Amino acid sequence: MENISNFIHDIIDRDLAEGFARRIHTRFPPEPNGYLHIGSAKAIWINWITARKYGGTFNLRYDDTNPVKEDDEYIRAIESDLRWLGAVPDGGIFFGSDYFDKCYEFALGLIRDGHAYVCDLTSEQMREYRGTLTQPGRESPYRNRTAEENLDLFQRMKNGEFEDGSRTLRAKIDMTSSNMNMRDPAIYRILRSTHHRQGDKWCIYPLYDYAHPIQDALEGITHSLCSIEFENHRPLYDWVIEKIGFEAPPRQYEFARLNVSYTVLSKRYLRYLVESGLVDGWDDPRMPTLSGLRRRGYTPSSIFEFVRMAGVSKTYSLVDVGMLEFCIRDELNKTAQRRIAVTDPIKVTITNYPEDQVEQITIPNNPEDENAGSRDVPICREIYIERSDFMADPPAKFHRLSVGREVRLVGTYFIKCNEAITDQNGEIVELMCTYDPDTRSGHAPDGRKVKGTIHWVSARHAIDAKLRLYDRLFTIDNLNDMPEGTNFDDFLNKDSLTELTGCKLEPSLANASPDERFQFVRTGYFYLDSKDKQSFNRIVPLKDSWAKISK
RNA sequence: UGGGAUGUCGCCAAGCGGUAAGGCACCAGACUUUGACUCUGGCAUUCGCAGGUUCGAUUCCUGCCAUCCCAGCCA
Repeated sequence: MENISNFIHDIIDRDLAEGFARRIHTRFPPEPNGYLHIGSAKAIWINWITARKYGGTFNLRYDDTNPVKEDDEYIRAIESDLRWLGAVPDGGIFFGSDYFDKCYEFALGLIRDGHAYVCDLTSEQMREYRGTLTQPGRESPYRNRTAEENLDLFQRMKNGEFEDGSRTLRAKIDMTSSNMNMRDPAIYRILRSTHHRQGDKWCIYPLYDYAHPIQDALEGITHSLCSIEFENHRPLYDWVIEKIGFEAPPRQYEFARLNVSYTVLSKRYLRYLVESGLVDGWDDPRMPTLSGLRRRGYTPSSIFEFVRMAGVSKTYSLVDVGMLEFCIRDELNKTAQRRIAVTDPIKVTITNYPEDQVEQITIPNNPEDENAGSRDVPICREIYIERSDFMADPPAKFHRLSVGREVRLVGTYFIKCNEAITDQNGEIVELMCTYDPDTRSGHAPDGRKVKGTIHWVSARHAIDAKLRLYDRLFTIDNLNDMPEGTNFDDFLNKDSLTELTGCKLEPSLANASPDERFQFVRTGYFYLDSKDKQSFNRIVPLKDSWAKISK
């Protein structure tokens, strides 16, 4: 976790050496217009770990300068997700909108200094005047108003004397710049919309390019680490900082955003999934949101580990979901207690096992960790095993149960199958087996070996439960590859959720508390859903090398 | 088409003039009371392409090519 990327080290070490910064102060500035997702986790991690690693400070700041998109629901969700991740904003929690007064004052200063002017062009006209990628823009006819006139007009904008969209305050930079962002960008607009925090106090709102550097500077941010699409905005960021004249200017650095295969991370699509009812909500376990991953059973540490492992660079990248899955398996293998669950039960009668006998088998909770202790699991004459652990016509490398074959029940006895009972359709309904009473320890005194070990649960003691299996929601590797004219829905996997009912679980699971994670032996890692206490969500399956062999 | 950025193994990613780290995935084998885990071995004579400089270039230069970002009064 502490081993952060060279990309970050290079930047910070150089800035420290140069004397640009003596302390490190970073921030995570989400716009409260949606829930945080695994891509956000990268931005959080980078800013948080940088501050932490260098003994600096980390802020959370809601970038709430656009009242029409933002909502308090998202603020609460973001805060709870951040708390869950454990990225503590030790520098404080701020709102960009709390700086509106300052932004306004600074704008007045910019106008006085001749760096900004009120423009009466409509948005369509402004677009025409802006030029194109290859052609320079033309100067607005309002560009050379006097400071006095601009001051008067801007104050009247603020006072609500003009219609929405009728005027803007623009930075006076260079209409011929090859960087479109520098062609006199609008920095204030007129917009009558109730702000979630400021109410109706304002009818003019600062735009991102103007507000963000001010927010950073005011908070004493030294390193404004953001994603790469803002690279083109850096000259403007620096322009604002310079023209306002902050003493300790922050520096912006960009890194590539995180993309994960088979995963949609665009808020637009995520919102669509929620609003169309295709998923249960932002925290549906199929969602790549932090709350979805949390409900699925992912741990904060596995998410941060994934982000760290994926690395930080400026290269466009599409990280394989397999890496995320590796991270959670790797962690849970060490920490999750083992339990037995039979997902597709078939009954086995152990014909030589005394009818009224019940034994308690002591099974370690985690063979990887002896401190995890053990538990007693009952066994009796009738048990359930996994239907797929028996084959009437076993192929060459299959070494589980079949008529005439012997296997071990995990934790205890060897059993041998003598007969498979079928119904009139030829379906196998029950297996008749015998056990070897001398193999209770899991080993045979005569030294004979079995090739397979299968999981089981006592039929008289088992509890019923529902298992939810999640598959990838999207069938397309990369949404960016969605062919022109095709529909997002076409790539939606309608069968991404499978609910298995009638699963038989070992009795100790009756006492499982919500939020506990288990490894169901030979099956996968599961998480007891706190929203539906009868269901276990499968976080991720165990690796299945048999699948490879048999195919 | 102007500007900016990026191109190293199937996927991430180190390297920054001295002869290609690591992880995921994959393959082979060992081990195994989870066909999991663990362990061992394998996996880029080559760094987008083409030239050039140099004793020597993934690293420097030149020219191409590809991909991404920018023409919101969104962030």
